[in-house]
Amino acid sequence: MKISEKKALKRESILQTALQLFSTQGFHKTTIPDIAKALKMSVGNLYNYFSSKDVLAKEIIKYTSEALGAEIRTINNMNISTEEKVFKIVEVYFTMAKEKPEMIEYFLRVYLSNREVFNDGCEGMICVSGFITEIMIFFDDGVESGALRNQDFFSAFGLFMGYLGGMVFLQGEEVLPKPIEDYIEDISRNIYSALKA
Amino acid sequence: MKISEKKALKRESILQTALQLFSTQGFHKTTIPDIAKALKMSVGNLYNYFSSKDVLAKEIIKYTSEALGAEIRTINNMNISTEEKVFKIVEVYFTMAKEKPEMIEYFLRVYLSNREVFNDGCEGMICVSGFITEIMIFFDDGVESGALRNQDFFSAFGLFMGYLGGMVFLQGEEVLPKPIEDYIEDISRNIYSALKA
Amino acid sequence: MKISEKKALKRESILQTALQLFSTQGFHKTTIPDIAKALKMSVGNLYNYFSSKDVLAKEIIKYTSEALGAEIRTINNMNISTEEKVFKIVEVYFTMAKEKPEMIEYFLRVYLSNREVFNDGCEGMICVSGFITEIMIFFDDGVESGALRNQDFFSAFGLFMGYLGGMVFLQGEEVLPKPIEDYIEDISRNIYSALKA
Amino acid sequence: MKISEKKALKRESILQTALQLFSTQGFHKTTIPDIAKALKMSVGNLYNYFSSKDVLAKEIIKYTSEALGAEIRTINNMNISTEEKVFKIVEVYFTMAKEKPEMIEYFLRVYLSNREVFNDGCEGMICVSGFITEIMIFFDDGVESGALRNQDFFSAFGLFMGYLGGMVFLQGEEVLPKPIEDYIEDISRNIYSALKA
DNA sequence: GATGAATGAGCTTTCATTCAT
DNA sequence: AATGAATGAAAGCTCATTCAT
Repeated sequence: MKISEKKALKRESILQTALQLFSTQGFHKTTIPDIAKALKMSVGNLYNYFSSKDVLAKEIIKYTSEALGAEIRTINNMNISTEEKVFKIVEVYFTMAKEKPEMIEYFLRVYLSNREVFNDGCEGMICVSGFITEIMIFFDDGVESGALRNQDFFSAFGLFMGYLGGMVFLQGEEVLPKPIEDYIEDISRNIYSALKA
Repeated sequence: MKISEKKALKRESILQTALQLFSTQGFHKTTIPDIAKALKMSVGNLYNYFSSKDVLAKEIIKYTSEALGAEIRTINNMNISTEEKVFKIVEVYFTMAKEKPEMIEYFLRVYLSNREVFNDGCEGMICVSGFITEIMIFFDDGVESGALRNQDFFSAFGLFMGYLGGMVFLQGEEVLPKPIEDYIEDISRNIYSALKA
Repeated sequence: MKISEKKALKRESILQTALQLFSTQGFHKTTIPDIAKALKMSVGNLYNYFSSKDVLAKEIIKYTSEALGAEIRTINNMNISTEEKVFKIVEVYFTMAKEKPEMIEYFLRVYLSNREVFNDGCEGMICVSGFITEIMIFFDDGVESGALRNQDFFSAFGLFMGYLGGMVFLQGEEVLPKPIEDYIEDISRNIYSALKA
Repeated sequence: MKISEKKALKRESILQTALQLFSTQGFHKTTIPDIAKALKMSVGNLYNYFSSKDVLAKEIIKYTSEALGAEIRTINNMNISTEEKVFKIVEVYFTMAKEKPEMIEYFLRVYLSNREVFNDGCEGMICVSGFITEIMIFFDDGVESGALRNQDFFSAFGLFMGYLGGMVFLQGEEVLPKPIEDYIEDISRNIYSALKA
């Protein structure tokens, strides 16, 4: 393995560990020494990979947004109806919330609420464009195929992002009476009803 | 004016100033000296009113939840159709987001994402029950009247809270192409379509 | 009752309450508001009686020293042997340690260890002269009667003060296997053996 | 020199400097910045060695107790009479009080009177067991050899600890008419008289 | 005399970041 | 590349004391 490959691997392991810690403990409650200790590396060396805590946070949101976007892209490329796509998107989102909650928690608990961190370098949601782009493709395809009513994209995007994020938040607060995957049916139906032509 | 009244007034002015600062700068970036300075009072005296920064944050969420709940309550008591109520709720929410954005921003940027602060004392969303209760009443009334489809309450609540919150977030990120009040029509329609029987 | 009498009574109640609190919680851990609250009076008014926390601490040590001295004086005036006097002094000391521990604890936990507080105004143990004087009388009488060996007074005083104080400290640490009053016999015997001619 | 050795040395220099300052100024009047400044190190770095001011205080009492215990141990191991051992213990104690007064002052002014600090982690005098153990060995040996009267150990321990501590306190108050070492003869005689069979 | 809100300096502790090794 | 000791500014919070009422 080449040195640059080793470095890339380590870089990714830092991203994942930091993602984990930021999601569970919050951005400000997670210290750089915390992350270094979890990785069994030194703080000094961690700074060889990311030049500051803020930079690390921004790289994580890009990484996470790409990963989520990739999941939606797979669905967009399927040869199924728009209604089925809605179902699949909700399904993939809630499955992820269940099995790898750190990504979605990062959106909710880190990205959403530390504007001062992401302001410089992530203006206009550029750091989450990986995710937005795929929702946009889904929506445009749906409109073009006649399945979805044409409306301002952000009306639709806010519905997806807000509704799904909200449900994951409620899950995190442990107020949902049922496991989150039991809501897939209801919620994809609600979303489709809201958007259909 | 009695002393206890003056104290109550001062207490409320602290709540409002802290709400303002927490919303705009974030909870961790706002310091107690910041709040004291904005109020032109001493740090020590602030602690005569709220025994810790965390306690202050919890009192603010209760205060805010009550205020939002009161707005919805007014709508719930109106003699109008469920569809009109949805419209009014969205309208009141977005109007507030425009004119007093700090309350809704507080939900998004402080309450949503500092679980470690609200965990102790606000378990199970008890501190926002003022708001939840009214949404619950709206939903139950709608179902009873036959206008809304009966489903798990949290499927409906997540839609309201997430969708509206999400839109306010997008507004805060300055990505919305139109002023937020121009979305009232679309979004209330989407919500009603999602929930109607 | 005259006003000045009422003031004197209140003054004494402050002394006693502060003595209690300083003894149990320590000087620095006891705040002026703590004392005021225990007395159900205002902090401002407390300052009408004692001009500072340090002054209060010094008045307490004088008060306590007088009270302890008075107990020894009674014994000094008894028509009994020096050996019996030793026994009675130990007895009175340990009884007090059991029933009103705050006075002796004050010596140990406040006076002994806050030199910076007592330095100014209590130099040369002047604030505990009420107690020292009586021990000195006991010792001089004992020497004069031929019962005690003549030696430097402080060799004898250190024995009384240190030994008895040490035992009360051990009681406070809960390391004594027996109740403190069960040590009266042994310890008065030890002291008398040490001092007798 | 290895890094771990350097760290151990620095750790010890912190212990000694803090011991010095706590003894002379008192625990509560000595601040962490005071200690750091005396050591010409930063406050933050001090916390790399001791996790809190209280922990530091507890480590000092253990350290001091070991040092004092070691002195007594040497005497216990000597092939001399019990009476001579008493003399030597008093001598060593007063010499230390003269030349390194901070250790004994720490017992008197810090350990004795800040129960709230030592309560958690030093229960039952466990942090001073280094010293107590040696006094216990001295006493048991003395009883076994027939030189000392058998009595409750704490009656004897209180005599040593209280009497010697008391004399050092009087020295600190500058009330002793003679230098403390001039009391060695008298006081060792008093102690031996008190304890002998 | 009595109240208690108000002050603000000062405390302990934290943590992003640097840099000699 | 890797280490982790070191820095120091800044945080949350406390409390003796004052003073307008």
